[in-house]
Parts: sequence; C-alpha cells; structure tokens
Amino acid sequence: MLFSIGELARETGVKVPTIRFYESIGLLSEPLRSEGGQRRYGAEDIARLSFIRHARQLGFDVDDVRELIVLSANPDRPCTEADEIVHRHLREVEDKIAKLTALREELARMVCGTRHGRIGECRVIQVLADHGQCHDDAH
Amino acid sequence: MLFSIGELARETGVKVPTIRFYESIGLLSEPLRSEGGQRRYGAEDIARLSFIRHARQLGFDVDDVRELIVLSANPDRPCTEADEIVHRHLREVEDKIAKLTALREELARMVCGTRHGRIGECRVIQVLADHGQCHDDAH
DNA sequence: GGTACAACCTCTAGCGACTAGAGGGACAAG
DNA sequence: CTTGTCCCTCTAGTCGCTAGAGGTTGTACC
Repeated sequence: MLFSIGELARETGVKVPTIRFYESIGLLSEPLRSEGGQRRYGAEDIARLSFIRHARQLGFDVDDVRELIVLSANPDRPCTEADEIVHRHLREVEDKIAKLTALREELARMVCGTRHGRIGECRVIQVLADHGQCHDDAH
Repeated sequence: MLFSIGELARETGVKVPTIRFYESIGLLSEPLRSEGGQRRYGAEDIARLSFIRHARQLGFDVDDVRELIVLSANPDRPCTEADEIVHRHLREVEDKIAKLTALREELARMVCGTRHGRIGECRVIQVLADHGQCHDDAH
C-alpha cells in the first residue's frame, strides 16, 4: 500500500535524489514517514510525480509545473491559464529552434572544406577571429 | 594606447563582470595594471576577447574556446582538431534542434482546441497526467 | 535473536556561465 | 578639491539537479 522512495523512483522513472529535491522546493508535499523516519508514499504520489516528470520532459520550468499542478487540482476553473502557459512555452521552443537553426547554418559554412590545411588557412579560426565573415549578425 | 576594462567592454560587447570572470577562469590572461591597480588592456586583448565572444555566441563551451584559442596561436598545426571541434558542436546543435522539434509537435498537439473549456476537460492537463497520449515516447 | 547489506537519512558542495550586490578605492573633469 | 563615474575584490545567487560524506533503518536469511 505504501512505497519507499526507491519504489516511487522505480515507478515513475524519477531518481531518488531528485524526488527529495522536488520535495525540498515544494513541488511534492511532505510524505508520511515510517517509524524510523523513512519516507512513505501512496498511489496519488505516483500520479503527481508522473505529472511533474512529464511536464519537465516537455521542457516546462519548475514554476510552470507548480502552476500547472495548482490548475490541475481545480477542474472547474477555465482552461485559459493552462493554455497560456503552454502557448508561451511553445513560443520559447520555437524561438530556440530558430536560433539553433541559424547557428547550424553558420557552423556548417565554417567547416574547413579541405580537411588537411593548416590552422593558418583554417576557415574555422578565420571566421572566429572576424565576425564580418558571418552571414547573420544576430548570433 | 591602453584601455580600461570599461572601454574593452564597449569595444567588444562583453560585459565588465564577464571580462573579469573570463580572466578568473583563465580564458583571458592577466592584464597590466595602472598604478592604482586598475586593469589596462591593449589592442591584442580586443582581438582575443572578440574571438572569445564570437565563439561563445556560436555556442562553443568554455573548454572548446580554450582549445580554439590555443589552436589559433599555432598557425602551422594542422586544421583537423579545429575541424573536429566544430563538427562535434555542429552535431550537438543538430541534436538539440531535433529534440526541440519533437517537443514543438508535442506541445502544438497539446493546446486546447476550445479556448473556453474548463480545466476538467483541458487537453493540456489531461496529456500531462497521461503520458500515453503523447506521440513520442522519447521526451 | 543476530548479522549482513541494501536502501534510506541529512547536509553540503558542485556543475556552467555568468549576474548581482556590498562596501570601498581610483581617476578625470572642472 | 570636489564631484561623479568608473573601478576594485569578494561573496552569493541563478537553474535543476547530481555527487558524496557520514550515519541510520529496514529486511532477508540463518
């Protein structure tokens, strides 16, 4: 009926120290304890921690996760806030993709065509030393 | 002829505390000092710090930058090592793009179609609570 | 009941690459 | 000589964990 922290870790795929960490920052509430002081969890803890893990894997930061937990506990409130959080995060992800894509182009153009030159003629080093050789000023 | 740290910052676009930080981790060598103990830089410091800034903007980590600096100081050595660093970094960037793109799809599918529902029926919360609703197990 | 050993506990420190702030000294212009 | 801006060092904080030290509890087996 009650699990140890190790069992909870196995059930959810979240590492033991991470579970304790989540408790310390208030993402998980304090669990019951055994007589000897060890943490004891129930089924609802598995659900909550799985929720947290999933949100983290989707890239939400801890504050967003906190907010999403509060929202999920209030089924009657409107969906707009949750939507807002996801939309904002989606925009951030798209931003990152755009930046990384520009970066990829820059790096691809940087690579020495001739793999056997000397540093003196190496495009990599030249480009690094002279930003003017880049296509995109933004990076 | 010699610049203060603030002037170096203005020339290169690197913030003053960051310059001191780079010195502390050995990316920049220790500069001359004024009689009163303030840092004094020359033209070659601008070149080196610009090189560093550029490499950082391209996403190279500090260890890579360190290596690239050493390489750039040895024009006679072959280009292969520099090439290796850039290729490795390029692969990392491509990896990140792939992961973020998968994430974007997942998030896009998560967003509530109806913006005026309640949390109880909100896809966002449902998906978070149940990983089975995701297309991609990898995240 | 004893013993072994894995799993648990708390606490502190470290990662990367900065950034912020406190509390004070140096320098240039007027 | 004063004003004000810049500079100095040092410490601590950011984010989300992760690693390790040093000690305690729980459980399985004999």
